[in-house]
Amino acid sequence: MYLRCLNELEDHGVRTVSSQALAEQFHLNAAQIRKDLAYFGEFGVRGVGYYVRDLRRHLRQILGLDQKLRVAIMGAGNLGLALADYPGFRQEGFDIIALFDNEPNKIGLHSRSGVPICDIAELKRRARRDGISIAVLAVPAQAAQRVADLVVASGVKAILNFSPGALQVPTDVKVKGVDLTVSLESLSFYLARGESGDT
Amino acid sequence: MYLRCLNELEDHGVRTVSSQALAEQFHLNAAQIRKDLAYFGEFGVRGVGYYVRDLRRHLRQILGLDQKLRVAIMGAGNLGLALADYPGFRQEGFDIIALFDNEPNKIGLHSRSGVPICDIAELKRRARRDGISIAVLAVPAQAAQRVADLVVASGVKAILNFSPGALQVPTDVKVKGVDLTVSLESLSFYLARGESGDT
DNA sequence: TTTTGTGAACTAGTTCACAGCT
DNA sequence: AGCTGTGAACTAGTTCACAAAA
Repeated sequence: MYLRCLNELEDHGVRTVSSQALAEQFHLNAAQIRKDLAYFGEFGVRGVGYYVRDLRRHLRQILGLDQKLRVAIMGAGNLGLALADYPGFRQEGFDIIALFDNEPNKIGLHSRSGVPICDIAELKRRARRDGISIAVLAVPAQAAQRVADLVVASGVKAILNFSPGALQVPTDVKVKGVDLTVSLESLSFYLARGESGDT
Repeated sequence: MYLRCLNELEDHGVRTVSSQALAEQFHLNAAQIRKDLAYFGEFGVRGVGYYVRDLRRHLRQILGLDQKLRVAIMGAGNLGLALADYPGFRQEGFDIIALFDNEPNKIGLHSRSGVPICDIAELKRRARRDGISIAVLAVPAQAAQRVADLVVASGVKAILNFSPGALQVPTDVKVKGVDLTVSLESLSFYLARGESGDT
């Protein structure tokens, strides 16, 4: 989140930013931000604040964004194709190398921006050859665990999962879930409360 | 999350579930789950656990899912169209009534599953007429704040925001952000640590 | 006997407040 | 003077452990 904010500040030509200013952006306490950043090193300058360019570089390195990560998207459906062309990923330095699907008449095609659709049977080979760091799961719910197993078997250690429900994976594989339904439901909850409450 | 799990249990014909069993599913402590559920009422039966069907009904009511909520998607790009046809939304009872865009040659078209693309100038009218509860923002980053302002002006009180960065909205409007880039970056962080660490 | 609901104990996270740099 | 970094104080969240219920 801080990185996102710093990107914007740098684009706007801002050279320096204080914890106070960041706190207002995020509706957080200034001490929180100083603790967060100080955890990784002393990036600030007393009396001045943080140099936007330097802090941005540090955060990118901490996040491992100093090297281009190769990403594969599983499932060339509506969502998979949309994610393959999502401009934000490339902008932040991620390299979407391929979509994988098992539907024969999709294989060989490309997304609008030119990401190739490959046979999921090719996954293991391509993972080894090209070095896939992250797999994005955009397949139907009922296929999710099966595809996750394939992804794990091909040696990928990080999964971004758009299917609902938890995946069963070994402990050395990290799964980050994005459950769109849960997101809408949390808004529904807010609205249901809101009729006669606060927060 | 619990609701998602209960849906699955009910589909599998499971009648009753204990906090212990749920805890294993979610890698949580059983007391945690009992506290969470007991906060809203005494749904469990001592010596038995929770009746899946009853608990599911209770949770749906707590989340406000006992009434169909109408959802509008702002931005008929790749992502917007994919979200409009996402099966999970309808499955949970959300009603995607329309996509809104400002590109003249898109207006009047429909998504694959038949959601109409309307002129964003129609938003206010349709919000009043049809009663839009939630707006999903799937527009380019630079347009996000502008579109959010339109959404707020049309009286919608809940926004699911797929653009990066924070939106400025009145305090009575709830924004839930889904930042795809941040999700990938958190996986990148895990991988960067993982080379020589744990967690 | 089994499993919930919950006060008490414990743990983690946040904010305060100020010494220490620039 | 201004702002960071951080121990101390405080607040929130989690887990334990057991009485009460089926």
